[in-house]
Amino acid sequence: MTSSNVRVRMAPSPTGSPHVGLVRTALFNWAFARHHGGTFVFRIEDTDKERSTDESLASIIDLMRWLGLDWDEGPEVGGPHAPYFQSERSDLYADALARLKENSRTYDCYCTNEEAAARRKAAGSKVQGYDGFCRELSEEQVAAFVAEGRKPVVRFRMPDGSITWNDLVRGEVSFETEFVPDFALCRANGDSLYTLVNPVDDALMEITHVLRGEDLLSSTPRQIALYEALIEVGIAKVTPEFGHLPYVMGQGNKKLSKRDPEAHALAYREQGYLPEGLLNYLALLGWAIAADRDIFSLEEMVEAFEIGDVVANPARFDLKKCDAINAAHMRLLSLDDITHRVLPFLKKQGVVSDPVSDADAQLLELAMPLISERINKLAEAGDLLAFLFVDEDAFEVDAEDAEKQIGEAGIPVLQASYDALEGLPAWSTEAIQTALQTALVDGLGLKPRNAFGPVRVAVTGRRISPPLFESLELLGRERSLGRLRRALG
RNA sequence: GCCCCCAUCGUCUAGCGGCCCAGGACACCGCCCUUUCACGGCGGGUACGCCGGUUCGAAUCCGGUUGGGGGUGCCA
Repeated sequence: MTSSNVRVRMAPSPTGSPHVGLVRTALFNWAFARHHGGTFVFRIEDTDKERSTDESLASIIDLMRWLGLDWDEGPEVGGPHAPYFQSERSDLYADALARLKENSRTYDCYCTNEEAAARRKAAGSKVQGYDGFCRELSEEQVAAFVAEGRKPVVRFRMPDGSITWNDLVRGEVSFETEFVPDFALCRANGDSLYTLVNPVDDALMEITHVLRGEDLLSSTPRQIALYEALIEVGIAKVTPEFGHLPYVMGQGNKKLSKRDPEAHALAYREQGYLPEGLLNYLALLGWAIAADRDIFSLEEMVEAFEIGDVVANPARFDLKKCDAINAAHMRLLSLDDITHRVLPFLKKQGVVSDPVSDADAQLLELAMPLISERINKLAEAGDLLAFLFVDEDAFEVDAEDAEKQIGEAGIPVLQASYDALEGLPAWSTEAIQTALQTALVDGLGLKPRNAFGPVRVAVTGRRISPPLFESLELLGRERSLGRLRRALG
């Protein structure tokens, strides 16, 4: 599977519910790796012990499995660069830090943010952030700080000049290092920070291409500078290439945040989106497979995916289009497949027995053709099918629909229907249709719409249902007539 | 404030100098199909932010401007 030395990674922090932005980033990394026959590494960035949770970790793994984005190295599968949890790699970070220190690429800093900010202000500097005050401290100064009880953070010494790289999605990007202050690699308490750990892991894991969100764009010059130092001290071999993916925006003009309901990736599974539908939609946020084509499979995406084709401008998340793409994938499914996928939802909703009985399974197989093109998400099947599976004594007619569709005027219609169906020799869709047509349309002179509405509500309980005659056939004569009788009072 | 990124229909995008008085999809609006709801079919409106420049020719290249977004932590 891994026929090239392309190595990419996704490196989520297990803090909270996984975000669709994470899925999009994972997808592009995965597609890039698969397209190039490379390796997709999955690493967990759980350095923030306060916020990382096992629950979040489990949900991310679960999500990736559901999506079908498989990884070559990482949790559950291991790999040559294990462990893949940052919380288990502190020795590696300590070693990296020690080597950088030895090469004077870092220095101890005793300042508080307030002190640095005050100095910046006093100097009239337009630049924000740390001012490099502790870069060249004398022994006396250090002793004085220590005597005050201060504990230092370790900062990286940014080089002078400018840092430029050729971003895989944006082209040449350049920063003057005077605007990128010396940054902390390690807390005063000794904990390594993301700024150190992320590049060190990428280096150790020999990541060749870093594809990540645009929010990390401005931290790239720091990482490139760090990388150069890591190469010096023998930890990194090369600086990876970077590609910054555009934001996924929510309502208004802000990036999709955890507060937006559509941001939560797990919710899509619960609502019955297909993984291929969600992924297809997410792929469209910043990438197009062709000028006149929106629907494609993961395999087709892998085949066509080029990182250079990804656009740089942010994309607004449009749930309606996401639904439409999902619906298109639903229609691509075979009847067997969609039935198979709908079943867990029906069980969960209590529509069918769990484990499913033979009778329910048989009925479901007959009913699915009636609704397979009427649902856009798997979870919607239950609403349409419940009337077929419900026990007669639990069957309920929607009060509002009954009032609208039956009322006073509907009684004769139901009576006529009952009479027409009661003695029907054969209980088939065709016979039912003919009988009702004759009795209601021809007999009572009703428009089809008015004729069948009351029957639909009486028998299925709702104004919206699968096709009526087929529904009646599946329900059976006894239950159908029983429901008509009930509606007649 | 400073730094950086971005800029084509309402939305996602195609377009990488002439094929574009700009194509597709979603959404929207009509119509057809129709026993409800869908599916499907047909049709419609709507976009290159602005100003300069380069060029025989610009949505496409360059500069500026405006607008939007992000960053600016001992978070990731």
